[in-house]
Amino acid sequence: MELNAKYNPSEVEDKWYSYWLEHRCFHSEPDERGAYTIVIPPPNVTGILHMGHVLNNTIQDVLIRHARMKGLNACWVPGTDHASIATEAKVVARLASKGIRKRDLTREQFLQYAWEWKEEHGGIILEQLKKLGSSCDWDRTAFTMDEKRSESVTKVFVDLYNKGLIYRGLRMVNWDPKAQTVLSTEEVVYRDEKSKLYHLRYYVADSDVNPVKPTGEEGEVLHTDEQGRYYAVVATTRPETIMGDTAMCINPKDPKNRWLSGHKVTVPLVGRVIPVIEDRYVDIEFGTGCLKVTPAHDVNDYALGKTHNLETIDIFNPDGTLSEAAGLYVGMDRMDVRKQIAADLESASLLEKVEDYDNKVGYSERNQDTAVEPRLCRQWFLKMQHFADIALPPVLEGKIKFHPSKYVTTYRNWLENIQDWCISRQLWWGHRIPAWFLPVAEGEEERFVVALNAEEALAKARQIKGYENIGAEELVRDEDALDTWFSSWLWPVSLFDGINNPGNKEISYYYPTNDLVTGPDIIFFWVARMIMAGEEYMGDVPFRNVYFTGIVRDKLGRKMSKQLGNSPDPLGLIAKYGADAVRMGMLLCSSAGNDVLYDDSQVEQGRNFCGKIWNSWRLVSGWSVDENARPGETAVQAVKWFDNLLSKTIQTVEEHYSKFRISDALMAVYKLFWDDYCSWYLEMVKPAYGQPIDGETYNATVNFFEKLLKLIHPVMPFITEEIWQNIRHREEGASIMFELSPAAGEWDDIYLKSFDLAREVVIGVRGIRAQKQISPKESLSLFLDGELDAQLYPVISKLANISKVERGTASGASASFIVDTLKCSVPLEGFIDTSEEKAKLQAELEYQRKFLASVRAKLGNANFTAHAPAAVVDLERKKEADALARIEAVESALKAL
RNA sequence: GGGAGCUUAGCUCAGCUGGUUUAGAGCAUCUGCCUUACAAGCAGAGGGUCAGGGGUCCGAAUCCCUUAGCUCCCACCA
Repeated sequence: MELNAKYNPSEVEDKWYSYWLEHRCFHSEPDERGAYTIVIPPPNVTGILHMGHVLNNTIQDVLIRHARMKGLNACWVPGTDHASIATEAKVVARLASKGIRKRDLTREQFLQYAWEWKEEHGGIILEQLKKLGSSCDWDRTAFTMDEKRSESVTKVFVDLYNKGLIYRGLRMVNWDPKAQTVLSTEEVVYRDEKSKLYHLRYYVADSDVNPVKPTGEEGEVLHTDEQGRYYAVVATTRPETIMGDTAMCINPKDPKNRWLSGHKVTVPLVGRVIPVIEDRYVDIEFGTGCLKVTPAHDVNDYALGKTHNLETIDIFNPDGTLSEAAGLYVGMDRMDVRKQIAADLESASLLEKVEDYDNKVGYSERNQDTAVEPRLCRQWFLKMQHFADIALPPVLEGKIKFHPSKYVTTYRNWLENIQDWCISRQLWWGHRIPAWFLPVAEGEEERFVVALNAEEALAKARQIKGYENIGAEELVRDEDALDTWFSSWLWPVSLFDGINNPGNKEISYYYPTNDLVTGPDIIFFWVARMIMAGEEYMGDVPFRNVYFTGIVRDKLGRKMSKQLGNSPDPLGLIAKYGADAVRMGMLLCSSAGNDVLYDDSQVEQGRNFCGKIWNSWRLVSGWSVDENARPGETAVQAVKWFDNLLSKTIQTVEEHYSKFRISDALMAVYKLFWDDYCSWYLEMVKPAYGQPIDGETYNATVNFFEKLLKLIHPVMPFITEEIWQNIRHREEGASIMFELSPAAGEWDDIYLKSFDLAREVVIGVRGIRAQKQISPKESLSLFLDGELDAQLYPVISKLANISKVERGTASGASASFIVDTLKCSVPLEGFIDTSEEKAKLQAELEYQRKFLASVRAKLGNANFTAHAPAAVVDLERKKEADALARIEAVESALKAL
């Protein structure tokens, strides 16, 4: 069959992916084989493929395909995540562009829009994964909000509530004013920011009834204005919150501010008189040592407020504008108020100074342009101590292995300082919390029931004293949804319906899954919580290994981002270079846990490798075969050698896989194919131009090729399938992916070593040709003095174009070189510049003498010979002997000149 | 403030339990080649005081201490 001169990836890739789908090659059902399972980290349903996905999914596909070729029942389960905050934000934005406001819609109307959005965008990323060659079992495609997954979430919520692990609490939580929902502590990311520290005057308010009495002690700092009125100076980064101030706090041990003790001060502009309280919490060294206390809008201030019984004034609306309670700037955005109030304080002479200040500001992880606002809210929480207790041992004991292992420490630190998880979100897109509130009298504590559905809720409510006759319409279901991660943490269980249907055939077969491939950024959000849910609901770990990928950066080391425009479009790359090339390019520089500095040149390398594979097959497939011919001596050695080397390399590759060193495995195969098979083996067996090859060698060559394709297949599924199908006729539905990966046989290290020696000789002769500008077409003769398996002479002859290999040393003008202890010389009448050759040999002699000296120094050290193991000493002795032999060889070569 | 990690060739990284010559790979570079599979290729070559300093040891890129620089994570200092 005639092959195209150039490999055309897009045509080949589309063809085989359709074929694989058509024959349901990726589908898995429980059977008698061992299971190998990966659950995909579900990408956001509205997301599109970026380079991080490419890396992550390439690794998963390599692991899956590798396992499949080990004869395991490989099952890679795909799916998407509803990503409540991100998706709801997108839906809200789209509605806004149509002039529709969320608050004008009912929940049902909004959800209808959201589902429409999901239907439109939900499949995109999965289709993109197909372009990459991902061998997911698409029949199993799941969605965190599909029926089974939703039912699982509700069941788990009810169960955990019944176990007393879920509670409602009034807490200071992180509020996202843009999404208008609370966030968990993990969802807040802190960023360094250049901000200002405003120094504000808080005048002493009660000096007429309680005159200021300076203590006169050392370090006291008094502030008075032109009229002699006393004031305190408060340093704050958030002047817009002064309307919520209900106290000023000093440290009782602070000599600077002791004089303020027992006084009252006036909040600037606001005019409210607040007490000066004392608490050791205040850092004497920071700012002026005076802290404004705003219990409604700061976590620490809230704690102070509790201790000191302070009033709490919430001055913000949910959208971050100032509320009626603020009294001033009502309706303005908090950020605008900050600027305005600074100006107003300035003109009222209440602003002492403004300093530059670096601080950290919390932002929503999903919405990084709006600062998070601490806010006092009643929310649903999950008690985490229990989960930390069950999730820590499997990782510490190695039942789950992290790659790289450094993340075990990160994991442990988090679990050992675990905080309760705020699981409710003020969103509609998500799993609605299965709690129904009962009517209560004004001012009474809230009452609710938690149930699987409304009927059950009603039944439960009617069991409560005083509610025996309650009507269904009087129960009000909680409006809030659950945190997205409250569904993802069940993923490895819920995908096999293990929550709804415990002990079913699938969950028993596929769980625990084998490997998880994900980024370290979601170790808390997801990895840790899956371990918790797995232990809680299955009594076993959800996976055995976690492979943490790094972040894909550009070659300057910058994170890829839309703003920088440094992120290539993966589909564009696939179209340009082919999916195989992109996969290989991503893997080349990615060891577990290390960031990947992406550069197109890596993908080019992948593309070039495809070209190499393609062209080598063009060569082999183009040979005519003479079944009656006998293999030549070179071919016999070539086959023997490559057979040995293949076994050895397979062993190495498998070791790399077992340690998740995928880029090393790839590199080993890459070199085996390109350097050993193409550059050496094929050159050795290649028949003379126009001549046929003997049948035996041809078959061996094709068998090697086939084995190599199988080794490459996990990384480059398309081109390997294309050629494998091309090698001979395959049955419809057959695929290289179902072939068993070649197993390592025995190999003879001594033979491999002597072959390497022969290779070195060839390289030496080629080096002489390069130096002397002797064409490869011009044949030379070669003298060898030393140990070398004579069977390998023909190999040298063929590859170095040597007409005759003889024992001994060339007489007359010649160029020589030493390989190990083998002295090689090439007679070069007419080519040789004797003085140049002498200088070269002198340099070699010098080098060898220095080396000998260093070895002898070691051997002369009595401490060394006495303490070092015998094997090490023997090795040094051998080095000494070898060096002596080489020196002798160089000397005799010099003499010969 | 606490913790983890990194620093090896121009770039990206291996180097595992300290010992296989005087430290490897890929890419890039340089020199020759349009050799009839492949110039996206072939052949050959150059390139490193293993961040600096100290220590342990017969022996250190590897173990320990220390200095410097970088990265990441955690933590409520206004």
